[in-house]
Amino acid sequence: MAVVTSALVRKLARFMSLDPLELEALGRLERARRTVRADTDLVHERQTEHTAFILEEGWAFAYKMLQDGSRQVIDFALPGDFMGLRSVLLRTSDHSFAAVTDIVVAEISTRQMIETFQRLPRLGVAALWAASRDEAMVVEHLVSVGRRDALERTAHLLVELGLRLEFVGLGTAASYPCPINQYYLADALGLTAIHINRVLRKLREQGLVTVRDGRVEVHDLKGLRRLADYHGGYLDQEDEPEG
Amino acid sequence: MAVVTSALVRKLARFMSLDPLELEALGRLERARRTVRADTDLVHERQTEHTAFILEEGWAFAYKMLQDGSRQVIDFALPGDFMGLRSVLLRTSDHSFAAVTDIVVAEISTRQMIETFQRLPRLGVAALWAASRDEAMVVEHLVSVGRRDALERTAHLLVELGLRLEFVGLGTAASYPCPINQYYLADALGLTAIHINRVLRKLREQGLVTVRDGRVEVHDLKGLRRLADYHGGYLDQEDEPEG
DNA sequence: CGGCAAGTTGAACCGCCTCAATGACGGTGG
DNA sequence: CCACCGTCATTGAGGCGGTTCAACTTGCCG
Repeated sequence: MAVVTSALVRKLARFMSLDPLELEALGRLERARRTVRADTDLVHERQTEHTAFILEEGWAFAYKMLQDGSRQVIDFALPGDFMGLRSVLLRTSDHSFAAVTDIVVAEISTRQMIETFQRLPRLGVAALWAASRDEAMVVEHLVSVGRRDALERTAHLLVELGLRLEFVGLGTAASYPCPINQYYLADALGLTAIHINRVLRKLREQGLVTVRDGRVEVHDLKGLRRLADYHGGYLDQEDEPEG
Repeated sequence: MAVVTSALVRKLARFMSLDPLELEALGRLERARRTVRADTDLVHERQTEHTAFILEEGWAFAYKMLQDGSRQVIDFALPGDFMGLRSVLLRTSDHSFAAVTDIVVAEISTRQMIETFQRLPRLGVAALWAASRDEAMVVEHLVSVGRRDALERTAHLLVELGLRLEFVGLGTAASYPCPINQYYLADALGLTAIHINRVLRKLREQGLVTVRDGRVEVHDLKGLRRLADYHGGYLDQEDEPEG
């Protein structure tokens, strides 16, 4: 059997070492793959049946729509991320999930998850770790939207995405693919796409970062982190020097 | 032994029935009580030792400070709420906890928690339920700050607090004690205290709600919920009629 | 070539912030 | 008993960050 490590395995391996049994169980969780087209929903808000997903390939996002048609993006999911773990226990999912790009997900039933984590408790702990890391990101996101200005919060998101992608081996903090357009950025950061455009221009003019053609190129990581007041501790990974 | 049900027991009892063994275990978790004075920290950001707390009496809050001295309140904790569950698994706590009023907390060690939840898995599930409910509240908070205007997000918070207090028997959705001053409200909602003042005046003038002398009196719950676009599904309780 | 999605730019507006004062209240000490 | 605090609430005036509305551009795809 070929050694294909999924993004999830790469991520969890950074948290703890995985023995063959655990690797095999993860492989089984990730077996039931399914493709979802860009721009389509995986789970819709207030849906009652609860399955969770592991994102295998592509980018997705969690969001919530409001009365007036405006949208708040809660978080972006990258390969290796769980989606919908949070709402497995709640009776109704509190928000929706959709694909940014075409994506591949592994669907896991609640029953299957419980069975696996009961048999291999260390995997359960790892999943909890991943979940609390995700929640810490949402908290940081709230801090950004509540108390950082447009420039700072945009910088913050761009730094965070780079670190997360580096974590699963899909880019580096200084340069990574990013299929997120200015509308997504706006809805994530509580701004308008028009203003995001001006913000990105300013970040470019200040020699900090360029966002173009589906790529983010960071020219001055230190400067970008300083602007964002970025402290990556909540990602629970070895911090870069000059954190 | 007298039948004193803690707020935590009252809350969990709404989620699932608790047998005597479970009640006894909860009682033991809540035994090690400690008083903390208003305005003092329980856990400080980047602290590495991890204990969690159950809030027994009083109000507390989770927050994060920024470089420039501004503060973002992540959430308010009410009696019966866990505090710090989220960061037990992360290597460093990502934010601080402090008391709003004088509070009584029960301190629980990670070891004690693991032991209890292993012995009584249903309690573990209940704790997970509480944790995902808390996270859903943070998500809703993010939506408020990102996409609702000052009036809407203030209304949203006031409605939510009422329902949560009612949930643990400490008030009703229409009238409840609330020791939160305008500075706390401002830091929670991503606004300034000055603007909160004007917002509260407007809410009062519109006959929706009065916030005064440590109490919230809702005059028009329906109207307040409509303004806030409030859908309480994420609290996972029977929704009021006319949700 | 036409059409649509995404990006870019300008100008005017407005929600909320900043700065500055003033009022209401309870606590404390002289 | 009152003068003096400190904390919180309240109000006004002016300014700024981000929105809104309205083009126009660019690139891709059929």
